[in-house]
Amino acid sequence: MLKIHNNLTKRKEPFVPIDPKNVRMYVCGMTVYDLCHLGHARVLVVFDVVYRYLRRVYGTEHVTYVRNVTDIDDKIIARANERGEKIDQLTNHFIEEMTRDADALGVLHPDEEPRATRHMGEIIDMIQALIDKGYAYQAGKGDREGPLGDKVNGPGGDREGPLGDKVNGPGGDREGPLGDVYYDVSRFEHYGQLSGKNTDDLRVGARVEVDTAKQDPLDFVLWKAAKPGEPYWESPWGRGRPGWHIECSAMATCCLGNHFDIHGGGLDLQFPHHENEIAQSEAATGEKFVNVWMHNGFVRIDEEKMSKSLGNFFTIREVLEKYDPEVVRFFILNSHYRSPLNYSDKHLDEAKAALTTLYNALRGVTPVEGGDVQAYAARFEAAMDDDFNTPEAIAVLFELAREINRLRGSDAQAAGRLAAELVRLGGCLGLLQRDPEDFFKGRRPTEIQADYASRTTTTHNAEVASGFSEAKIEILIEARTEARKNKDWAESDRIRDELLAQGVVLEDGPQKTTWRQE
RNA sequence: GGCUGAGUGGCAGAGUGGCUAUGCAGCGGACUGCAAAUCCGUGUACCUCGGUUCGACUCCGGGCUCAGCCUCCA
Repeated sequence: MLKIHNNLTKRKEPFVPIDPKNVRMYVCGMTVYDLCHLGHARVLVVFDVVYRYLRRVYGTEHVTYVRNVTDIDDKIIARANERGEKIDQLTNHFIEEMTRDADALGVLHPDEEPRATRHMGEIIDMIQALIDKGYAYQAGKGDREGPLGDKVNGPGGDREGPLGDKVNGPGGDREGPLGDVYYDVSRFEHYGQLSGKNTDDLRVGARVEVDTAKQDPLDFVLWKAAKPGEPYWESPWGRGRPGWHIECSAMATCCLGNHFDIHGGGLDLQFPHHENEIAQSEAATGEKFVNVWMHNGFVRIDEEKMSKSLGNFFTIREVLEKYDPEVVRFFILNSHYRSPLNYSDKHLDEAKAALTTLYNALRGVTPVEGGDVQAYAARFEAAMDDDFNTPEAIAVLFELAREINRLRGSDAQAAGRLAAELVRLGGCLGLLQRDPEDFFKGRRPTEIQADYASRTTTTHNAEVASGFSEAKIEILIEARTEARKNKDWAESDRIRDELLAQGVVLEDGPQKTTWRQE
């Protein structure tokens, strides 16, 4: 029985899907104005594993995973201006880069990847519903109950056009917060449940914002009026764009229904983003929004949160120049998803050594299907059932590996059966799916390797250039084998050292010598 | 200040009211021309002070330390 830690109740609870034939999960994805960093990698990988495991439990066809893309917001506008690009030129570019990183990390594609700009209709409808039900008000209209219907006929207009074309359009006449629409937090009774805050405490600590028409510092913006030169969509409240929180409410309910099973994201989204999503969605639909809230912990550097604002982040791209993507994936999954994850080269090196051990067990063993290997699977599943305890699941993988190594000399069949199981269980985590030789020889999945090679920095290319080609390595190994036959140990060791200097480690097996890239 | 979460062996990282996590590193042995890989053996870890208990690293309370949220952030 799968149990999940539900952040709404702060407890581990049995997971009971609303509809086992269609388990539904929404995860807050990226705001696409820059390359993804390791924090994004963690969300990507963690929820990929959740997705994989749900598919395993409920069947591949019975899980719907939605991960959105935020493709309009202040930072995107700012970045596009900096780069002199149109908004969708910028966002399309970084969506491509994000997909490339996700693919490299072995992340399955979600069933849907909705983009905010493609869901303006739903967003506007939801804001209207909130206004109609008295949960939202328009700035500048003192009477929050006031009829806003005078402009409701607007949204049909021409909002579907590519926004980039409109940046310099005639939108400039609207200024300031007059067209802003805010959510009235005081109207939502359960505000603060998810983040464990109460509105009184929040008000005490609230910062006073200047230049805002909020009636309460806790209120947040649903619709932001466009300033001159900003991109906009037509709405009943004038030209503008959606606030950040409303897009997720709209896309989630649009793709998965008003009430669905799991909502995930980084811990930093718990407040205010997810709290606001609940307030919006439940007020608008009158139904419970989400049963289970899951948040993954932060990636840290030197015991400090990795974040854009602190500037202490590594992009996925940078890390993949030094480490195999599967090593990065292993590193992420080797600690529990709710724990902090400290990044350092040393830890990545250890992850590499550990993954090497696993692939070593697979090397030279032919997987054989069948056999009694239930004990390992049972323990693996028990670990995963316990709130996706991947470190414990990985421990089972190592025990399997040791057993394979014990048996490989005496009972190849039995070893093969265990190897098949190791590969199968590894697959639940998106690990160990490559030919071991490819892993040892530093071959990345072809497409990605070619792609990275063409994009990586000169230092990286220089390193690669200094290494020996596989053909040259094979030739040297042959020469060494010849020397060993003649018991010319000096020559044999010289060749081994020469290869070692290039990061190639030799292993003399009973039949032949194999090698791996260090 | 308010609210979370965390403190485990050299390092990383699970877990449990009494019984081996696991990995990396180290040490001893086997194997090897020597290595590497692998196997076998090996480490009386659980922040601190009280309490509950036959028994607590594990439950409760105080303290100390760290991280996070309360502002954009995965």
